[in-house]
Amino acid sequence: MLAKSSTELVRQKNSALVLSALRRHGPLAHTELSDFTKLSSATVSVITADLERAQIIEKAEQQAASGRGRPRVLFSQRRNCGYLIVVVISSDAVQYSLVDYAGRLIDRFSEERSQEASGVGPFVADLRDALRRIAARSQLAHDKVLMISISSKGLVDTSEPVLRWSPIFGRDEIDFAAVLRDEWPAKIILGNETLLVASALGRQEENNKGSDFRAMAALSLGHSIGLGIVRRGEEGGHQVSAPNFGHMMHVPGGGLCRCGARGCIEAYAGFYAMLRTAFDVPLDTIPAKFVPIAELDKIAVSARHGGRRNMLAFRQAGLALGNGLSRVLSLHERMPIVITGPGVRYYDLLIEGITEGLAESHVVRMEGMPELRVIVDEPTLVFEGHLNHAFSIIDNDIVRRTASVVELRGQAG
Amino acid sequence: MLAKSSTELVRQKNSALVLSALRRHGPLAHTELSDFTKLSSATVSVITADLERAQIIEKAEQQAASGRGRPRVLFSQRRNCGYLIVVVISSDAVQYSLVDYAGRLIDRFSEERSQEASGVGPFVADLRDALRRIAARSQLAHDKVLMISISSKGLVDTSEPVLRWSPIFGRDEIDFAAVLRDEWPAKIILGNETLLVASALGRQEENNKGSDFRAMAALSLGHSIGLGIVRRGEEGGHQVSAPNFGHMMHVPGGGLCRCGARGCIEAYAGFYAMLRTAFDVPLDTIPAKFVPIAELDKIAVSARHGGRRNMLAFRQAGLALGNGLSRVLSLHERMPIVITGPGVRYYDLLIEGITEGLAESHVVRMEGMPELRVIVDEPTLVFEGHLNHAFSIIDNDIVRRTASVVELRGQAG
DNA sequence: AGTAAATTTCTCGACTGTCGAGAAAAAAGT
DNA sequence: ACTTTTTTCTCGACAGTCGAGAAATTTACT
Repeated sequence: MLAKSSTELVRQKNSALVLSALRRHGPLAHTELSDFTKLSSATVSVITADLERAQIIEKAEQQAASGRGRPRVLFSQRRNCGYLIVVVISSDAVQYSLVDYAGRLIDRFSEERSQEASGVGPFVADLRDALRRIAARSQLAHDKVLMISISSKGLVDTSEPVLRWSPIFGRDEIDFAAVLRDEWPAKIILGNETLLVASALGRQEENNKGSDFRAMAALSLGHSIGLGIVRRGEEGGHQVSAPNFGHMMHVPGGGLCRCGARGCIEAYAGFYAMLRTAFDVPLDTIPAKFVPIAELDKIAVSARHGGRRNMLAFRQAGLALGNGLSRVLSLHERMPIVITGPGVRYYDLLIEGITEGLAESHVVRMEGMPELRVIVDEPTLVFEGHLNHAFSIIDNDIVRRTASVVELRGQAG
Repeated sequence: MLAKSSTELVRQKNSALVLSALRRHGPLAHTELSDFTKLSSATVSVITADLERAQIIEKAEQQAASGRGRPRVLFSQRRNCGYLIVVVISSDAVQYSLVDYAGRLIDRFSEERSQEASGVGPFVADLRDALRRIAARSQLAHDKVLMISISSKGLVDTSEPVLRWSPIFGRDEIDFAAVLRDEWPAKIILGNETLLVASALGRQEENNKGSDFRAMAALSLGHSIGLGIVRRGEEGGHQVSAPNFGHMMHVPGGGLCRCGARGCIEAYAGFYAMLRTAFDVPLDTIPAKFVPIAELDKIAVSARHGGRRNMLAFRQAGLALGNGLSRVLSLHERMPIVITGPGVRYYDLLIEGITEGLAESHVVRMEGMPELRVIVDEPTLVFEGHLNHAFSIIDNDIVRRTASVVELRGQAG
């Protein structure tokens, strides 16, 4: 209860509502907009006229009339209203995508990262170079890029686009805003990768279940462990967060983790950790920087054929995940859990431990086992999450500026 | 982004803003209202006139003018606009308080609960009886009671006033709405006790730090362990939640807890648990229902004089709390932690374990030790939290109804 | 071809809300 | 009695939403 309300704010919110309907359902006619937003037809008229004048949306070309009556004219985002660059940083590569304001992919390329850590300096140089390149390839002026949305695994600051800790660069922080400010007027945002997965899942679930949707967690298994949580917010929106799950304490004083602490969940359930258990290496051995997935596949094959030690590796990983999840559920509420990431290929070996680790806890005894789902294709979710997250911010920013834009245009004309 | 906005909503929000300013700062004049809410003087005039007409606020009696100029007239809540009954359920007693709409305590009494658990049936009968009594003593018609705000330790449903699990009644649920509906038209709300502590602390902190305030946790130590978290919400308001911290898993398959599960934090840090460790009773012994605090005091004295086994009891409790807190911080952000409840009398013995349990984790290594504060007087915080929480809901409800009330009055007059 | 029916979009007037500026009110000083 | 000072109230302008009905535009039917 801190901010006062005003009629201008009402317009802002309702304009945002119109834009978000367009995002969710694609091109819509006046009538449909009115239906989806529950705004009166008259209001929709005014808002669409404003947005059209501000060059944010446009009427689509007339299309074959489908029935009796005046034909509908569809509104959609003006594609060249602005652009979004999506940067997905993973352990072995960085993927760059250029997307127009309507959400269409225009260009994409990936750059491999050299395995031997080259440090922050060269990485940033590569990043700047690649960004310049993706704009140049589509002959785009830098000021037409509204936002650069970056994701990485690791620990991300909640308010600034600063990477606090990552499996790749460790404690060497990267302040992306500082690094890109000189060349890009765009807004820079940085999100934890699994946060974006959760965001994408939240939208999917909302589409399916409607207002029944309450909350959901995404667990990403791989070299490191990520968790994203999405919940319905006070005002109908989605609140999404990425707790530092991988480095939540599993066992006090337990196995040494890549982060330098001991007993993190990742130190039991990350790929390197499972390998460590499988080979019976002492738990305080400094973990390998990178583990070829083929190595783990071998262990999995053996485990599936009854190899004791190898089964144990997956079981212990599952237990760490299950216990951790039970703690998450204790601190929030019971919610469906979606498991994704490269590690899902071992789901058959992990599930027993996960279930057992969950079962012991008070929450699960009280409220029952949470629903567990598996989704294999993580990269698609990450990209969807980027679009989701980025455009909802972009649209809100745009709407906040529209009033003044219209004013200026009015004076000019 | 689901709900549309409208001019009526604007008025609602701004009316709520006025009422909340009155709550925070006590009686205020027109000018002060305008200052605090940032609303224009004209708008304040309209809103206060509406609220006055609806019998929600009133002008205070003229008071001695303090200086030159037209004297201020203070607005304040109409005391008899409605009443709130606060019910604080603790392990040994139930306290009933009657509060008027201005937040003034009118009547209060406590009823001891018999130690041998008498079950839900008799408890509910006593509750109904006491509620009838507190209204009768002030000759209050039941329909003048706007809300009955109940608190208990234990697990509370997030949407309905249903006690899911409590240290007192175990899994025997109580649906307070169902139980009181026939006699009381009032809204019934139920909150976890430590949630209300957090709510009170949040308000205090907001008053001190203003917009610097981000989040805060309240940890209540006693027979059971409670945790409340308060965070600044999207729209400036406070979001408060009570995770099931006491029964979060501390050690898989660990000591038997009152709740029936194993290894809960409470099974190490609750009073009965510390006693169990001190007397070296096996960890799977069914815990005592109730532990006289004098017993623990003896152990504390011995521990302070170097009694090994007794020191261990407090140390283990501290470790459980510290580890648990580190997990909470992993899942949220770093925030100050206020420790309260009867258990703070052993703070000197617990702090070492707490610190150690916190220190091991990734979060604390990364972001540093969270600020720890001790507040001894928990009951005051609980009551403050009740008022806070209840009146913010009441005010919002009232404001939602005011429009129609004014309309009806307009027709009648 | 002409007209009716159907459907969508646009427009007008009524209503509600906020705001700035200045009028009105009410006390203290001169 | 008049001025100064401070607070409260009031008026007209402006922004926003809404319902109802007019206008537009196509298909169907005679």
